[in-house]
Amino acid sequence: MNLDFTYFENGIGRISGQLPGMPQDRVVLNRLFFYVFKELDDVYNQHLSEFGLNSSTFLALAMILSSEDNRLNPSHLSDALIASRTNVTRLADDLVGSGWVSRKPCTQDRRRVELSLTPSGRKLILTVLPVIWQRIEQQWIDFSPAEITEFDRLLRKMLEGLRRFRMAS
Amino acid sequence: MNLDFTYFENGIGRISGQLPGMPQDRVVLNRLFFYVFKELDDVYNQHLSEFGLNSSTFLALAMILSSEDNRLNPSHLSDALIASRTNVTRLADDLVGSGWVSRKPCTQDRRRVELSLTPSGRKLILTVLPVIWQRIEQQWIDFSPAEITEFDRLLRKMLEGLRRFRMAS
DNA sequence: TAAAAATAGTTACATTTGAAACTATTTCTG
DNA sequence: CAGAAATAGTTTCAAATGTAACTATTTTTA
Repeated sequence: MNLDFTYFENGIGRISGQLPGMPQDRVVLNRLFFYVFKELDDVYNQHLSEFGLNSSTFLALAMILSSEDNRLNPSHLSDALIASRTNVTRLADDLVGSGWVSRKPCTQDRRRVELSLTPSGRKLILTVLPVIWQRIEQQWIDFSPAEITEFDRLLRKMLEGLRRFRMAS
Repeated sequence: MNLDFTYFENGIGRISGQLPGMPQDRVVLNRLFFYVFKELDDVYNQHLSEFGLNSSTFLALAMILSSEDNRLNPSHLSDALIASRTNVTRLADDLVGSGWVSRKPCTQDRRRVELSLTPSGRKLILTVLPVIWQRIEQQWIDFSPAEITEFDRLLRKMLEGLRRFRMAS
């Protein structure tokens, strides 16, 4: 996959020359965001495939690990992963099939299901997490703590703007 | 789709309490990026659906508009959209089917195809662009010019880090 | 408390996208 | 210049994900 942002920038520059009123810096920003996301997603999946995982399965295992008492409902997982419940059902099928997660009915609320890490799933995620963390440190190595903080602030501000905007429309 | 980032942050906080060595701020940053992207993508598609478009078809029309002489090859479009050539073939099928784009063989290089806007496609994209631009201005209205510039710089720096990283691994 | 509404999970179906294989054409190279 | 390699586009197949409909439960409400 070719990720040369100049294709887009050149095009947008030509349009801006023809049509008035383009907020060019913000148009570029939105599109740049898309490019960076693609790259981030690719790099993550590349790393995780070494362990037979992908973004979804990795994060699911990590979220179950982080749960109280090693138990998590599919619905909660759906919220944490920003994935549909449909997809989490399938994800759980896969994780159970791989022997990393067990699925048991919940006794308190019989509509619910409880997902738990098996010993093998726990071992896997405890092996993978430090490796991924090390790579994330590498990824951000050129950023100062102040830049990290500022980036975080800007992303949250962008998120708020988008949410307020979505409500408005 | 529930986009409450606290589900993730709480989980990551609990893991950080249990396991040493997590670069928590950068882990949160990567995930936050994912959340913001989802929201951005949703909002865009919501806006574009009013015109019978989506991110891909909109950007394809805009890129053809921006081209020299109203002609663009599918391969170029593939680069600009960060989409596979497979997907651009399909995209072109749709755009031609909707009457917005014409597809003609290229006389210079007979392997190639030339995509051009039809009058109706040109009219559509010229109608949609100002509306989208206005909404992008709304989206970023709380950001100062300095914040826009800094955000752009940080995104490009992040992209470089990811690319260098991908090469290394 | 009985009916209505909400919630959890699953299933069936559809949409979006990419990888690999294939054809046609052009460019490179020995 | 003839064969090999590269390039452009398409087709086939597969992977990932979402919507809507459905069942089973629990919670709300009149």
